[in-house]
Amino acid sequence: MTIGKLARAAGVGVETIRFYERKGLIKKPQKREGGFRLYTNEEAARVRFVKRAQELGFTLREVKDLLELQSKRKITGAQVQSKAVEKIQEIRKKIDDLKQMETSLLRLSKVCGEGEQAIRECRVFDCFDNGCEGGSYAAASFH
Amino acid sequence: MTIGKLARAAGVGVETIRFYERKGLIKKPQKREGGFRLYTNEEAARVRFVKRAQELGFTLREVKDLLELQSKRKITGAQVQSKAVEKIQEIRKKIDDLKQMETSLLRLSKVCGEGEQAIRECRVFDCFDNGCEGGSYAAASFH
DNA sequence: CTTGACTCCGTACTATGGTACGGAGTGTAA
DNA sequence: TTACACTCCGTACCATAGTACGGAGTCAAG
Repeated sequence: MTIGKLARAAGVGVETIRFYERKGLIKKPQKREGGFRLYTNEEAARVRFVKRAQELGFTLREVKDLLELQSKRKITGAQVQSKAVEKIQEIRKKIDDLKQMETSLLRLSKVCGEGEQAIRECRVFDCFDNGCEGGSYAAASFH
Repeated sequence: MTIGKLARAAGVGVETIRFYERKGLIKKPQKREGGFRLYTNEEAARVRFVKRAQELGFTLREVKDLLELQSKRKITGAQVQSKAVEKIQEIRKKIDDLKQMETSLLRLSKVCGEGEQAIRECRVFDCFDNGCEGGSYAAASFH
């Protein structure tokens, strides 16, 4: 298939395919006489993988590493696994942080719902800093 | 305090402070005769908040919105609350997305840990595509 | 009153992940 | 054969989030 069809098959733009080629995320394809790039379904899967991995929080550089692990037949499962475990750790930390933030925002939301005077006693950023603890409002008040 | 001290207090570079000012994340400070910016601890907390929120996956644009909740005096508690609830929704979606990622990565990690055979029968990118389900390896094998 | 650290400002540059442009050549269908 | 879509290539451009630079002025200690 030509570059346009690959792009549609993978749900990206034509320019993105050429960009990935420049970045080494997909290898240079064979070309027919006219100079047009020719791809197989293999490449479509590869491009879809890149998009998916990106959604999962990998940078293109990391995706490249991941794909290179695979193309070197030397690869061990342990190598891929350790990369994956690394990312899982990062993701869990992000989840924990977001849960903390959610808690803070819930507290803010609750306080703000309590009436007009409550908001005058709460700075948004204190709600992240110290969790909007009871006594801190008065001290932190800026009005 | 001057810009350098603020920067150190917040754990960022001096240029970052000026950048935040240009972006409207911190307001233009008063300056003394020489033209030097002067800040209070208030601003230090604000900058630390920006960094914290960023770590939690908010863009500078979003952080700005969050801070604006607070700086509008005429705002009612209900208005702040609805913004907060909006952010909570976003945070929950982020958490869900991250959990999805975690699941996919765990699956990848598990398969890759199953030994040298497994990896030879698994293309990294299939592990994201279809979750490395049993029968698909053979079909997807590329060696 | 000089030295050295600090700050001013605008502009330019970095990296990431693309997107757009423009003039040329190619492929295909009526 | 002509029309139109598609592709080629290099280069320029976009947003995000800063970082670096350089010549000037300012501040505080000795």
